[in-house]
Amino acid sequence: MTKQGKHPTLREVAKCAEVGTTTVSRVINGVEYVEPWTKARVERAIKELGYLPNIAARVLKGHKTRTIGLVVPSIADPFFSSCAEVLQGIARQHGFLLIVLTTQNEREMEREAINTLTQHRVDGFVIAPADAESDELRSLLMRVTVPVVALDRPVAGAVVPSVVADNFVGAKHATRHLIAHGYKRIACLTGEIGLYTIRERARGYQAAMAAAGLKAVLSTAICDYASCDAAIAKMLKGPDQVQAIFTLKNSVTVDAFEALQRRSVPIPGKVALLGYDDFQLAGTVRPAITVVQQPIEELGKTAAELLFRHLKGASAAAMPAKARTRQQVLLKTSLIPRASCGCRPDPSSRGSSS
Amino acid sequence: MTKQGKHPTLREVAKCAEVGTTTVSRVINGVEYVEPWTKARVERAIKELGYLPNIAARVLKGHKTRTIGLVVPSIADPFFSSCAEVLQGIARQHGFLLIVLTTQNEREMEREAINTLTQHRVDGFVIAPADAESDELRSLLMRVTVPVVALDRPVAGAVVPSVVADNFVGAKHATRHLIAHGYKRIACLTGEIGLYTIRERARGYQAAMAAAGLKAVLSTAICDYASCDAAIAKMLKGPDQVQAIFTLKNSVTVDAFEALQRRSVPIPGKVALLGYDDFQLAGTVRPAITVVQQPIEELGKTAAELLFRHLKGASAAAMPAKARTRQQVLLKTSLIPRASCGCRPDPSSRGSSS
DNA sequence: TCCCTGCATGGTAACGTTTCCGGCCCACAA
DNA sequence: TTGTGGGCCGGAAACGTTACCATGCAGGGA
Repeated sequence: MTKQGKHPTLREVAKCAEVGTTTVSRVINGVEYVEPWTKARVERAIKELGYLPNIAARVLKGHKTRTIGLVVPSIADPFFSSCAEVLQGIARQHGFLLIVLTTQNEREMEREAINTLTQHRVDGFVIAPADAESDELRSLLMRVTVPVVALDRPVAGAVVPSVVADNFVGAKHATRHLIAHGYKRIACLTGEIGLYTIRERARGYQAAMAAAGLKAVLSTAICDYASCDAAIAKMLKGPDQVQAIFTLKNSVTVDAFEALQRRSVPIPGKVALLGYDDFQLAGTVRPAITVVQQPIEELGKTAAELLFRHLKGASAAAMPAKARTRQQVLLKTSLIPRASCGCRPDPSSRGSSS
Repeated sequence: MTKQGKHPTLREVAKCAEVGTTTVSRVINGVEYVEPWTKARVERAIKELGYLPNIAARVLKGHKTRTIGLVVPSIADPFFSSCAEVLQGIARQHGFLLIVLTTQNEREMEREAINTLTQHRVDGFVIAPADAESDELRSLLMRVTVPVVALDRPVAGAVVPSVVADNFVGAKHATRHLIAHGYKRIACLTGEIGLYTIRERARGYQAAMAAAGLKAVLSTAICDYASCDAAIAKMLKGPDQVQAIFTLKNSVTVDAFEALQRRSVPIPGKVALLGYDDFQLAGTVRPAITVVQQPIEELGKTAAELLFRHLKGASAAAMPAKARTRQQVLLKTSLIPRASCGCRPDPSSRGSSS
């Protein structure tokens, strides 16, 4: 119960147990060749002084931090916070610490995050790039000497392995689903079109429409409820009144749903709705909203496993950018048919992703 | 563009710039007394070698990590991930790194998390304790030598300052609101009754009921949809059929809403519903759900500010547990009246908390 | 002329750990 | 008796940075 402001050091433990520092180190790290009674003495001293090793010193000496990083746009976003939770768990069971950094999808913050991780000498990290096409990011990543895995969005040029959901196919299938319901005039409300995921989904939508010989109607200027409502208002009037709406992002789906409800537009009677990405109440709301579900857990898990595989593989030799396997993992999405697209409500699928 | 597996060191920069290590250090840390041209040479060398300081060495030398910790039950929980985002932002603008650790509300993981933070010698941390009453936690916290702030849940004995929402009053007001609507038989569905926040809310409910001379009906065995549905089924039959339901937790609110809808019970016609904690679609769903809203942003912000104030105050002298101010910040919650409690739907309040 | 002050710079000792290396002791074989 | 080898242990040199001190130099006042 000795107490002061400073932390006891290994040397103090050694003195207290009347052994050398080497022996204490051996006990801490569970190395062989130390007598049971010596070990007991050391352990008693450790307990007595409340000793906890100083990670900084260990890192400085050993060049291994047992720490990985995660760089995401936002930690408040349920998608990324779920990924973070998964990563955290896997890191923990490998005895690793996870450092999460956010970028708000800004280049500068992303650069800063990578620098921070490098300064902390993390053993590797997972990143959801703000912009897949950024040359700066690519060159930044090229000069990183630890394993990196891209999550949710690949890096152009594939300088790093990536684990992403198949946004293109997911959106294509979803659009086809609407087409199969007999809708002809299907509009698509996007989110930030600058984002890789949104662009891919838009491409999938366009591909499906083109394949069916239908005209694609893309509305890209949706940023909040007002703009979403305005876009929908426009789509509702005139002879080419829209029959179905495909939203590419959670918040847009919610806004569209709200707007349609407020305008008392029957869903799916008058206009059908299908959203990309499942969310908490999508199945509870009336009508329940049909969505494309992303394999969030699997994304996180796969990214983590990939990273740790590289971490183990590269344990001896430092890993030059060239040698990194250019692996691209593409994960399947699934369509959860509920009521809003015109399918009969299926009472068994009240599922939210949680 | 020189490239190899290892990181360049400050000494190598010094050699490259043909100056002493001290000078390089001074340039990096922006200290006075260095000629502009010398500084330029050093900066060129830094850029050329791609030098980034080794944090571990800096920490080892200086005893300051510029790192704070956050210990929460789960990072996937929107409440805590929002807190984390706020903390992250404030830490960043102080030039601090944030390390987030999760406990799943388990004692053992909590202990481990605190140890991890201590080993990393964080300058302070914020914690949402798994169990407010735990003696072990209290003693663990007593021997921590850095500032600590409790978030969302206080620590019994007030060994650390805490920032919590007023769960008791929030629940009391909510219950009164239901009473004011004329409901007599008001049931309360709790979540994990072991949690401080839930207990406080339950107390608030009971207090309001008692004050109105009404009988409190507490159902504490709700853990999933099935149990929630069963509880509601029971409340719906018999002569003492319940008139209003007060749910103390997000997931329970959603389950209750779902159950009532499935059973085609008119809300609020037959049974009114009021939930604790706002959530994304609470205002969009029909009927829109009346909820008690917690000041999430403010909780995080206040905790962060408190922590940094103590961090600055304790910069010189290490802070013994005794000297920590026993500050208790209690933040007000607010009731968002929507349709499910019997209030007329207010079209202006479609608000979700985001 | 000499000393003192103030700026600019460099050498070097820590910080707390791990790890290489070498030493001790004892049993056993020659 | 002496060599030998293996189990146990400790001294001390790193790891990369900061900060204390020393040094050198220029200019100004006595």
